Amino acid sequence: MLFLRPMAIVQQIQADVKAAINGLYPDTTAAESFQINQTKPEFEGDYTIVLFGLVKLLKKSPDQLGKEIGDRLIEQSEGRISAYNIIKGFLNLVVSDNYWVGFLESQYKNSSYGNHSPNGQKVMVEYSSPNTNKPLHLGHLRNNFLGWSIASILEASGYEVIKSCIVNDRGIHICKSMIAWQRFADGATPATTGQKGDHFVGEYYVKFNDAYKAELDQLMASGLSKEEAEKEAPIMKAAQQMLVDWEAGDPTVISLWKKMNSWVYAGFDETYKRIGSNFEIVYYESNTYLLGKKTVQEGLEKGVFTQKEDGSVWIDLTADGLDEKLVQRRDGTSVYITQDIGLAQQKYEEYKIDQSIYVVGDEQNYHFKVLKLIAEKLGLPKADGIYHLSYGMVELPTGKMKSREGTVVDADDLVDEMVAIAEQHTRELGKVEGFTGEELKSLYDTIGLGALKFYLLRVDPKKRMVFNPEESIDFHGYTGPFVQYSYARTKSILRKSALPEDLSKLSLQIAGATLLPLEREMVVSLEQFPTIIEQAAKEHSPSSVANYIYNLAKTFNSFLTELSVIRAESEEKRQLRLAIAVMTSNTISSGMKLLGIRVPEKM
RNA sequence: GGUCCGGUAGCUCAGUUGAAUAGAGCAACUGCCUUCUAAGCAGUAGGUCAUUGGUUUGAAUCCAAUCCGGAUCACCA
Repeated sequence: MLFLRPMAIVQQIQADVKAAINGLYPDTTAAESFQINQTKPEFEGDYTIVLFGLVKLLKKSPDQLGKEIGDRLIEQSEGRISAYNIIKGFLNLVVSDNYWVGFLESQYKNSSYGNHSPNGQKVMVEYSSPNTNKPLHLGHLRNNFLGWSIASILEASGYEVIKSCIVNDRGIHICKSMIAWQRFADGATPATTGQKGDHFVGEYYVKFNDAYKAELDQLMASGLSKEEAEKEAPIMKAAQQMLVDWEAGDPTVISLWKKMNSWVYAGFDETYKRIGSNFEIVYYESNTYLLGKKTVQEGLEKGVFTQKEDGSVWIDLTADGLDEKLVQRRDGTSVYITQDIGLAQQKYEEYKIDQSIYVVGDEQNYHFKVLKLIAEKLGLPKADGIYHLSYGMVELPTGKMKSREGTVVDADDLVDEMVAIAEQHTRELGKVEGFTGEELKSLYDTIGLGALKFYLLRVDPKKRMVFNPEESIDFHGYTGPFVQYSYARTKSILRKSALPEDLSKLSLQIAGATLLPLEREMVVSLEQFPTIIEQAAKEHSPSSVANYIYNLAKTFNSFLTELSVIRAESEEKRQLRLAIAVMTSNTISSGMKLLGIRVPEKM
């Protein structure tokens, strides 16, 4: 079935008003200087033209100008505008019932409503980026949810999306876990201890730090300074030696490294599966850490980089307000930024992507600014398509999470806790009847994870946020479960009205209907969904989707309280409201999907 | 110190391409379940939009300065 999506009504009105002004005042640029807003609820109308800019330019009174434009719109908008009123320089336009009903009729069966047609652009979203020395924590959850959501939003707005992940699987931190395991594990494995692999390996990372601290204390007690002790501590030396051996390809070290990483990956897989993250391509730093060296040579030849006497290679970014940045060490090895440039090139070569989005915390703002600048200066293809989706740290009421102080909120634990709270609430409300045990388990997962995802996504990414495990996660008000509940209510109505499950089999008669205020509010809101998706994609902002879906759900709840659907006052109203319920159901489900949140049939 | 980000109700946050009386949720208080799920709805109360100055017919929004908080400026990643 083909659903031609009409132009968004805001844009349509904008074009109509422009045409009206150009018709009235052909020799001016006035048609460019007005604003259009959604009309405030206390006034009559759907959209409002702010006249002040025009008033100034055309030297007319707002009332006179408003009347001229309003009359012309009614005449020439092909029936879209049915009435208007002017209050203090605001021209409030009433969009006709006919338009709204026509819109509803054309879209209520459209299961992919809101999705834009392919735009031919390819974008890669890199997110998650775990280290293999410890399990995922709350901060990773914000990252994963953001990455998944922005990928879905871009997909819905017409991009071809490739999700990727770079795993930091090498380096001194992994060696620390390895050394600790060699010394303290006595052959234990996740299988023998019954632990999840990432947690198991993380424990040895902690054990390393404990042992290191003990050595430091001892060395300092014997008279060494803190700096000397840090240099001399045998366990740290062992870890550093192990890193050297790893780079040299020492078979025992490599084999231990592979073994421990495989435990971690098994653990990660479980977590990813649970929280709903996945990737089309996974990059490993052990494969990419040597990338970029060739680029350094090319950059030197192009004169983008300069080499100092000691052999180190730099780029001078002071003209761009930044500093000088090292891109290759004296000893010829590459640094972090160099690998990233190399990987950026590789991504482009492999996938011919137009945009490359990095979901990474805001502590790396500077790094990505530099990365993009270097890519631009090197003239790499699509360098301007590099975008750092930066997000703020998640803090606890007690302050920052610190692994050393054991105040890190573990991702698996948190998800378990959320699901347990969902179960507890559901039981307290007595809403467990009519479900099988399996269904209940899945319902608790849906609600618990929904609450968590919604909570982390509803906030503007770039803001730091406080996570209060006791109070912050609520199941009422502006939350995931509220939206899920609203969805369940739409489904309940659709079940009881005995409509066919298959949307294409629906044939509701709604043409010519008139709209009550809440019916109108619903349709107005539904009509905005495609625009919201477009805007969320442009601004890389899942929070605007969360905000929109919440408001839609909220309006629907008011609608249900005020108006009966199944027992409507007339058959005409019943059909109209069913169409609204069908489309709302659809839109909530699609919107939540963009946030990576499932919706329940019943709750 | 340089650069960047943030500061809106008791708390958590929307609103920041300038526009009508600054909006939600939580917490507090009032009502509403013989009526499609009360995880809901309706309402009350709660604000010097960090401060000061400027631009403008109009500023939470733009500009400048100041204060507070954070990040960053490694031959770490």
